Amino acid sequence: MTGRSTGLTISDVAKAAGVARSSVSRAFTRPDMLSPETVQRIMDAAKRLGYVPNHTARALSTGRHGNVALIVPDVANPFFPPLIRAAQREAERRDFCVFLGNTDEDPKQESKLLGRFAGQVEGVVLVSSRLSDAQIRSHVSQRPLVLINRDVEGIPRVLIDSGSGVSEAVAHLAELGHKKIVYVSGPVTSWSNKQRKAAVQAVAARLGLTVETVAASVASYDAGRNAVGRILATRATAAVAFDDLTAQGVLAGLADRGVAVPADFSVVGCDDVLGAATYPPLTTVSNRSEEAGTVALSLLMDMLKSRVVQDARHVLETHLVVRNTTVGYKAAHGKAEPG
Amino acid sequence: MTGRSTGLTISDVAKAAGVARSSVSRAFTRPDMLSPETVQRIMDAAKRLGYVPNHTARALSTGRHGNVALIVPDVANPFFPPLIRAAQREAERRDFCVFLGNTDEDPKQESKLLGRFAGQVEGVVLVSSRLSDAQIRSHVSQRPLVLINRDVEGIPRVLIDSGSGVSEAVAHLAELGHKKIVYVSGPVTSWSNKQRKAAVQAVAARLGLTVETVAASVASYDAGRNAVGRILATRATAAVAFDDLTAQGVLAGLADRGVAVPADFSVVGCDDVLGAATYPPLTTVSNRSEEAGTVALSLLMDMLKSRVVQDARHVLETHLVVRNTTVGYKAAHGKAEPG
DNA sequence: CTGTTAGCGCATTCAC
DNA sequence: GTGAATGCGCTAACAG
Repeated sequence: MTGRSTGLTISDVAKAAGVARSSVSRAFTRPDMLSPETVQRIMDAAKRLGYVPNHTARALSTGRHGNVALIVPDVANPFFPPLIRAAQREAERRDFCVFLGNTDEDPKQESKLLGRFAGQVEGVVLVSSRLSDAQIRSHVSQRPLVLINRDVEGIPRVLIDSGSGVSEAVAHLAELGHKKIVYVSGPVTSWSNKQRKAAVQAVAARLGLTVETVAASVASYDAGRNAVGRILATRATAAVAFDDLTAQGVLAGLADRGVAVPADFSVVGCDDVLGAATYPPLTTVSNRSEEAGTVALSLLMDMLKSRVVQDARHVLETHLVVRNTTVGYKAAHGKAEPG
Repeated sequence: MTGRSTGLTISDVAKAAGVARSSVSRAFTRPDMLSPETVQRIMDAAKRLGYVPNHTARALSTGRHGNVALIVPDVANPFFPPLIRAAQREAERRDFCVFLGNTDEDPKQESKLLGRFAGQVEGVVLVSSRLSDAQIRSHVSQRPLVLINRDVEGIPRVLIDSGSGVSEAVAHLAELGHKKIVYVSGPVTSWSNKQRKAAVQAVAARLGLTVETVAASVASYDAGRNAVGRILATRATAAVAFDDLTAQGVLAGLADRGVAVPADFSVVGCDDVLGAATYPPLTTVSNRSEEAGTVALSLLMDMLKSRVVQDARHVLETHLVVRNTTVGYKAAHGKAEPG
């Protein structure tokens, strides 16, 4: 015995429209198999009664539920909402629903969600996964999976190459006369963090800059603010932060200590989620999160349709967005500031 | 014909364990109805075969799928993510999954989503719904529903009373010597907007302030920025904005025109989503969005459990958070600034 | 084109 | 305690 409340079913519509139940079903799934008038009559009746197909029943019968899961580390991190919305839209466009999962940056929670969603979704998009490669691989064997900002061979992935933008940032800093900079790192399990750190170090080495790393561990305003003491202790004159939130915290910490930005110290963020809203407006690296969401979802949809896993690796380049936390830097030594 | 892949069913287990299908079902749902040995034998067989209950089938049969829907106007609006996360956590805690819907502030989209979720969720939480009371009521007849920031009699709702905080804001402005202020309004279909506007007008009237309304129509940085021309045209000396985003835009527009804040003009936002990150740090009204999310979800869960719709009306008070966009105002006329 | 008939996998009455 | 039968709402052959 079931517990449905209003349960308006296909039968109600069939009766109201004076047709067989199967015709109602067809009207909703394969209208082309019916005469236009019949479809019309059925749809009218359906609308009049307020009938709407039951997805669960349909799923049981077809094995396809039209749901996908989108799992992110932290909904409240401004980097993700645009991505989520874009993914949502793309899903919507193809008439899919999305389950949203929030892992709070916790791998255990991520696994738990993956399990919890199993059997209810046809595929999943994992954003900035904190799982190990092996764990991710084991899930792939279960159902179609697309990764965002995680580079695992053989698994379709879309990568926002913040490395390109970060490289530009370091070059920009060198240009301004900085000799020693610090990279304020984010979550250690984050692929993006590894990528950014590597880019900073590579370019710094090439340009003859010294770089030290200061850990903020989590990506947040507070973490950035708390890192300022350690940043200043390095005697560096500029910081590239893991992301804008962290950079904003750094800005605040610097202000607390009376360090002028950009006159005495330069700061660059990453992801451009704050727009020009910080003070001073933050020099940062552009993000492509919306596109990442859209692309990841289409990739997933294509997989669901074609039933074939291709080793797609979609890379989205980023660039430096120069605002006001870098350009006014007055180099104490070395070449004069340009401009 | 179905399309299940691994499709191990209850029958397979039954055969392997030498029992009836119903016993297998019971072993998983009501073990107490079976003898311990039988349960053991069934569980062993199940594990050996790798059987795992089919969520969809179970849902169809019981009408309970352990899913709820959370529908918001705009995931990317910083007001919502904390609420979403809180709701998510509360759901998780009770072993429920959440479908996230984004309406883009569009009532039609909202209706569509509501339909799209039909049969997949046991209940829904509608945040800042843009639907008419009648439409909302019609959905209530379908399935358990809880409203956030929407006051419809008879429907369980949790209301963030920004009115209380906004009232404090206006009083604060009066105290500073302002004589004429403007309310920069948000979406007309927004309950919160109506509430805030009413609060501004009521308190202003009581305190003898003149208030004009300038429409920003959508809640965004750009809308706020674009409204500045009209705001200044009113000759008012302070603005209370629908929300922080709008206020931030106003701040930017003011800066563009060289109007000093708070010296020449005071600004107060609403919802406190930007923290102290604006420049100057924004005076605003606190939000209780996380609690709203948590409370709404527990309310919904309780309804699902008890099967009874109570006319709950949970109100969360807010307060003024004074930062730096108001206090330095130098009243040209009237009493001197306090402090 | 449309109606009839079976299931999809499981929970749940009823008998035993 | 356990098995046999029925149905959740819908889709998909199979006829006509």
